[in-house]
Amino acid sequence: MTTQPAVPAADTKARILDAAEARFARDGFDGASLRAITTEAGANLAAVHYHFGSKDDLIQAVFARRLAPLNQDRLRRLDALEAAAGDTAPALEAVVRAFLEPALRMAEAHDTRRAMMSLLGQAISQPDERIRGLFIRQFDEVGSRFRAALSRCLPGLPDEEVFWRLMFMVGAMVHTMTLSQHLQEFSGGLCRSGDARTMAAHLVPFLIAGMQAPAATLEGRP
Amino acid sequence: MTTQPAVPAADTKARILDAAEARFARDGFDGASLRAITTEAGANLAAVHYHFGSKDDLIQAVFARRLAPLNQDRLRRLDALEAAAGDTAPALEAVVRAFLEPALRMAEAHDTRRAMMSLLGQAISQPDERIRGLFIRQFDEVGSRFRAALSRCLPGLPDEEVFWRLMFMVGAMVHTMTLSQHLQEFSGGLCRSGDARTMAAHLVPFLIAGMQAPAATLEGRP
DNA sequence: GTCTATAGGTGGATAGAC
DNA sequence: GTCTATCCACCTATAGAC
Repeated sequence: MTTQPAVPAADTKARILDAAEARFARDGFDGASLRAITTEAGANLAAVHYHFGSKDDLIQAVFARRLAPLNQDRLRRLDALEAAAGDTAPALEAVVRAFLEPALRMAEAHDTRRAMMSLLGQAISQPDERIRGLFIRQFDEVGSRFRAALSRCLPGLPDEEVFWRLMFMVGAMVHTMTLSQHLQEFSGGLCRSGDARTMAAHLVPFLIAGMQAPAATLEGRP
Repeated sequence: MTTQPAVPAADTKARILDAAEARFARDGFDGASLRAITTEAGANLAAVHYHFGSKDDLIQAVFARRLAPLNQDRLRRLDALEAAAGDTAPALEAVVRAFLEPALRMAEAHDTRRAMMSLLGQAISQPDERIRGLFIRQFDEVGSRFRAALSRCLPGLPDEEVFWRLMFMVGAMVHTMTLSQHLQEFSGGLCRSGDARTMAAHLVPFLIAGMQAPAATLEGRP
């Protein structure tokens, strides 16, 4: 046989993705240099441009690898709920859990997927049009499907109100996951655990109650 | 009289702060260069180091200028509520509004303060220890004061649960304010207005109901 | 206080040998 | 596919004249 590299060439792309995910999470999109990423991946600097084209394209690839399965998982769960419910609306709690749990479970994974949670927080608040745009596209189908499902669970609530509450849910979830690694620091020792089970246990009752609140009156003072 | 610069020298510091705030919001902390900031401010590149010391110190100054009055406003409102309530607990809605409205009002200001909302979202999810640390320090007193007030409004709710819900509130608020400039884009035209009055009208009922939800049972499946 | 000029360093990207 | 070597743009920070 001819000489084979100790690490298969086909894995270089994946190793770069892994290292990029970890580095982006630790140092930010700008703070993580391609040199640091390729060094950590045991790859060459030029390999990034060969496999991905540019740093921007690498960022997109890092997100796409995780977000696509995550959102497919959400949609699969929602499909199952709606199939089981038939003509009636599925339970509100089940819909909320179908949305939350795939993300929360990713947040507690042992491997580099944990880093994705930090990345999501950064990406959503990114002023950069390209990064934010990618996120919006990835979220598009999930957003509209869950908006429709929540509307069925909450008859009488205007569509606009459902949208606001879906946004509140995303905000509470993302913020919690982003800070999950610093929970002790923030709570002054009050909270120790930031695993998916604990986060879901606290998030779900809060969100269910908030979703079922009476619709906003537009008289609210600013 | 001697020749005076058309723009008073004493204002250079303030003009740099204004320009930095706007640029950071638009391009991010790394993406906004001191050159771009000083050019926009009509100041010299070296002026940043003369007045602030470094780019990091400039970032801190930008935050401190806005966060200190914001949090003082929150605390002043909470003081008034507790003074009026005497021995009884103030109304939950009033406490929630005392927390939200100062921030929401800042988000709708016409001038550069609007940019601060985008900055908050970036700062919270920043992996950078220095920026996150500044935010935690600025939030420390407000966090503990409102945690205590919410505990009085929600007797029987464990302290840990109150902390989680305060975090959910912050998340929903920050996420909503961060996206307020892109609401149409996200909602597919469903929501047009992102002013403080509208955000408060939708946020408050949701948060009040969520806060009053029964405490989490730790049986929640992950 | 404000300016010019420049030091000193790092970044992404690419050409071309292997 | 992988590597070395290099280009070049850009950054922060500072020294020193005014």
